[in-house]
Amino acid sequence: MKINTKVRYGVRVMIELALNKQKEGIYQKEIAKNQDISFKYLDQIIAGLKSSGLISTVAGKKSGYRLTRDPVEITVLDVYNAFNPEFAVVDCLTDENSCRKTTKCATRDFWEGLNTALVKYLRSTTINDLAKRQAELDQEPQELIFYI
Amino acid sequence: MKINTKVRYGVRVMIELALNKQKEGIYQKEIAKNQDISFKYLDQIIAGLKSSGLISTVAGKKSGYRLTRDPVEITVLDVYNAFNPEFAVVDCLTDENSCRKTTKCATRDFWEGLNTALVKYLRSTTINDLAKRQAELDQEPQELIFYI
DNA sequence: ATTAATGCTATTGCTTTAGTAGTATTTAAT
DNA sequence: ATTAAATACTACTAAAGCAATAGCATTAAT
Repeated sequence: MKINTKVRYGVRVMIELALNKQKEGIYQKEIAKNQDISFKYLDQIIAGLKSSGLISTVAGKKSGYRLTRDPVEITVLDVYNAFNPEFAVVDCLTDENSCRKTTKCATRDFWEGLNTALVKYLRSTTINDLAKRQAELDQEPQELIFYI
Repeated sequence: MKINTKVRYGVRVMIELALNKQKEGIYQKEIAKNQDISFKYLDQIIAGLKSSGLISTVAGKKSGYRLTRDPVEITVLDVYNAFNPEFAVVDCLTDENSCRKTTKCATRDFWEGLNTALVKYLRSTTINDLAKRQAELDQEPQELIFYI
């Protein structure tokens, strides 16, 4: 039950882009540095976000990435789905043939409920929520240091 | 975000034991057959449940397994924990060193919320709930067949 | 002593994950 | 036009985790 790095990094990338709406676009190099993600690995994160239509870019020398929609319209579930086709904590939710007893199975119903709870949570928060929260955290004073 | 087979099978084993409280104990062979789990793989499932104190047995010729507690006192989270030491959807929740920015990270807080939702759901259902539900499903009439 | 059960540890094949590598393409600036 | 600085794409790889198998040891009723 782990969230993989593509989704985790993907969310962070989206937050960074959301916090820089004003600019024309942010370079991959810049994102890699700020988010401490390997430049090359970021290739794949960006590819996923792009093919899902969450971010856009123009190729060439002066380009960079930006969000395609208002971040209040993008939920974390959207980012999750950019890297995972469908959310299913057990296979029998999406593949009837994965188990003989898909119908009349108390555990299947239970896992389905878990799935629903998870999807609901992921859909309840937008990139804008996270970006706002991150901005707050960044503005809070540093930890107090006492000099003797 | 998959539930692994050990947890899934583990829950089914627990339900089977819960539904057979009256008997002295159920043989591994019987569980394997009823639940369609490889006998050998069941070794590991049972070992996990046993070392967590959820089931007990006496070795020897006539033995079998039974629950150690009333199934109303056993949640699915207990079974989950029998195979996963601690519930953490991202490492930074349990290992401070896994990321530089554990504090002041909006995403960390978000994943922590996801984690909490999961734990809450897993703790909300007991083995008794599932066993009762399974008994109901088993008693419902077969699918109707119409003869012309 | 035999038999039928559980108990334990190691191994294996497979898939996924996380990341690297290399090269091609695009376009602004020169 | 050429170059430089960005993105775009595809393949590869090392390591870890997952699901299951294999083999032998131990226990206790008969």
